[in-house]
Amino acid sequence: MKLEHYARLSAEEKDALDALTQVRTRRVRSRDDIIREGDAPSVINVVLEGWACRYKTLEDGRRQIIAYLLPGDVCDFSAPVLREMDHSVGAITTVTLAEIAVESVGHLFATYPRLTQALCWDALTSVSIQREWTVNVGQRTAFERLGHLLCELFVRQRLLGLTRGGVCDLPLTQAEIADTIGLSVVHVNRTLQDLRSAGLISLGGRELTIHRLEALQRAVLFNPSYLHLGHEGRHLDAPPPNP
Amino acid sequence: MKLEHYARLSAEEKDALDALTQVRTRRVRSRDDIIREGDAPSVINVVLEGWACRYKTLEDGRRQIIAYLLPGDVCDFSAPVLREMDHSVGAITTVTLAEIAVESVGHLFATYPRLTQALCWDALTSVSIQREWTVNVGQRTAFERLGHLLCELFVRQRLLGLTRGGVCDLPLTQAEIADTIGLSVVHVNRTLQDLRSAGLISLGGRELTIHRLEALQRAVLFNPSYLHLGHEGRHLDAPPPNP
DNA sequence: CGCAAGTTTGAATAGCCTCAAATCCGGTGG
DNA sequence: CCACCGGATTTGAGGCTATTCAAACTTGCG
Repeated sequence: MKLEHYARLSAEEKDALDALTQVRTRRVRSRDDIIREGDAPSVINVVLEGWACRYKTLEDGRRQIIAYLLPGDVCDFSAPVLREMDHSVGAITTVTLAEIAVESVGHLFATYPRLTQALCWDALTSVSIQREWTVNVGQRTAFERLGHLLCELFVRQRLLGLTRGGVCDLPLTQAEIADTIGLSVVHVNRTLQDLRSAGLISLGGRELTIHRLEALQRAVLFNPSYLHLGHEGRHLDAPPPNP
Repeated sequence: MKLEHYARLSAEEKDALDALTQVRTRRVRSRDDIIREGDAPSVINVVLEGWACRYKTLEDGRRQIIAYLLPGDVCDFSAPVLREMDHSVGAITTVTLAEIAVESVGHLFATYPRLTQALCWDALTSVSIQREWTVNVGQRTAFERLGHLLCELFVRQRLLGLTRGGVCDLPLTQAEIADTIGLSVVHVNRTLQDLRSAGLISLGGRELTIHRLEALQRAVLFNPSYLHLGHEGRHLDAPPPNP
């Protein structure tokens, strides 16, 4: 479903993908690790449901969350090529994964070149997001960083059809947000209050509401071009209908 | 030459690569742009000589350098797949580029699968570096950030055989370093003095000397595993001889 | 020799952090 | 149904890190 955003796929291609993800699934409980640094996973894990994150830990315990994985995202792209993981992937909520054998992927891509292109697009987008995160932590103020993160998570979910109007899930603790944007928990809390009192968002009970997306985007210098939306698929300003 | 680190290549494969890079070269002067945000380059640019950087600029002028490109690095991986560049690439020193037609790459990879693997390895490593940069700016102190950057640039150059003992080029101004690690120029200057007076480095006149690499690595929590060195190629602790 | 770019220094200030404690909330067991 | 518990959020106060602004100094280059 997610790959559809990048290239129109035929029914046959979609069936092939479906077959792949249904072979073997795995459930990981909230806060448990999906893959740990140093592992050399023999299968490719794809998130089907729930939220996960990539993170790295320094020797003294400092932790940086370097990516959020939503349904459709691949946990271990590098598995077939690099020897071992240089970071961990943890479950934020309870996560359902598809475990895909490396060989079956190779075969799939040899058969359906359009799938390869869609997956390339996806991989390149995730690199692009990583770059934007570097900008976020390196240049933006606390207010902008936090707002930017919320914008991104909202827009990414909207792309997946997971938003309800201006509302989306946000199953993160303030401590996790802090480890994402390189701030202390205390300061995240205070900055959240700033965003709230500016009338831009509401946040509470695992739910985020963005009251004025355009205003928020402007206030935090959020330019969604790095998400590479709307190539052949749906556009940012035409969110898919809800089920 | 750089791809040799990732997979042993046959003479035939090397010849094919050489032929590719000699077709058409281009020279860009120091401080000029190689590719600008919004461009849709029709060729793939590979750095043959000199230093370049990827960077993003915010509307109000703040700039973040998000990667350094050394000889062998590809400027625009995404060109064949994504529509347009979401960031710019600028020349730090005068840079010599090879301009490679997209089609000839496709043909090359169809013919030599080992090359594909080497290039995948390379691409995945650059993503891994990007992740580490996020950690660097997000979690480390000024002292650690700066030391970490210097370690990385030294080790990457050593891998290319561009170091002389503990010495390597460093053609960056303090302003560029500042935009890389998210600090002000003033503070970069002061932190450099800290590194110097700790006896760890000397820096001046475009040249960096690392006096005690292991000590520096420990002091700034530099763990080179994210560079994915020494798979089949040379190892970190056995730098190649100089010409 | 003189200019411009880059580096270095000083001083005052702002932003964010740490520590510590209080409050809120969701889930559990009595 | 209520009391309790632990995790998460919120508040306050003081301190450190890094910033800004401004000026002096150094260096490379024409």
